[in-house]
Amino acid sequence: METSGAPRRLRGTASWLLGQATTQAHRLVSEALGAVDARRYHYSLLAALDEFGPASQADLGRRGGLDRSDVVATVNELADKGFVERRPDPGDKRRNIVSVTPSGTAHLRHLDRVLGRAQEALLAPLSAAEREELVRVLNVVLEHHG
Amino acid sequence: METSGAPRRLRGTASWLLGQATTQAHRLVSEALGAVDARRYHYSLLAALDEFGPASQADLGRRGGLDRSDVVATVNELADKGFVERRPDPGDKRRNIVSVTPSGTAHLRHLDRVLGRAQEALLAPLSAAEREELVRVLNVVLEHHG
DNA sequence: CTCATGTCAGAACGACTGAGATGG
DNA sequence: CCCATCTCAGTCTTTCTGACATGA
Repeated sequence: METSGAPRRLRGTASWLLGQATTQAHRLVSEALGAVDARRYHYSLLAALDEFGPASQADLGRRGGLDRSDVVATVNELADKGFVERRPDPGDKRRNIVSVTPSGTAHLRHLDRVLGRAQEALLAPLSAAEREELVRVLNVVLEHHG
Repeated sequence: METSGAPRRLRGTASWLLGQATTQAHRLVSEALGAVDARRYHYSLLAALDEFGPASQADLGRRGGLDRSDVVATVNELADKGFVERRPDPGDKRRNIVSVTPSGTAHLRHLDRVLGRAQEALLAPLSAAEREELVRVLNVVLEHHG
């Protein structure tokens, strides 16, 4: 990936830097999650379920930033593993209500640790203050475009 | 893309934030570049040529972080538009030497402005100090993984 | 009639792989 | 012989579109 010798124009361009950093991040995270047979979308959905409780698939997609057609596939995978349950909403027959199982909650906590190590690897050269600032600034940007 | 209501776990995870920010960045940049019939790879290669002078395709790829097979396609496109020239290296017959044309240099300057506006839109809510810090910190991360 | 939802098939895209031909 | 380069073809992954059926 040899970024050290990149042109000054690129090394000064936020969008390019974000893209490169994301490539590294995705590599690290996907490898870490792959080692426990999980993927990034799994974590997004489990995190949303854990924080907000049972929800329709459309709501899950909106909360986790997934397309609703990708929610279908991801819920399929999580349900196959017994981490979530999908059942019809009695009050709205279009909807499925997805809820996390105890096994799913345990899995989420495991993924927390796995992902935590990946973040550590990604941000290794940064101080705690720099990491917090990075997270804060990115949230500001996302809220502005949200 | 509704990021504002995302789970805390995601909003505190650098890799997720980087991915979301990159999605926004790529959307803004690709739209801006698309309006002048350019792509991100075009800018990477032109920037490398402008800064380091004529180079082999393999070198260009290393400098811009492109795969060698993507360099082939990108140089094809730039050559079709008259922004770069490709000719055999007299000293090493395996290589092509790619050089930027005057028209290519002018195009690069144009892309500088187009891309500058996209960065401005992307980072709109950040102060100048925050933008510089973001760029600095991302460079630190990339150099660590480079 | 309209909109939302869940589902599926497939497109679009970016990143990458493998192999072959040429040559250092 | 081994390695680097250029090129092409094609894979793999992620993300997104479009369409359809159902129902609010």
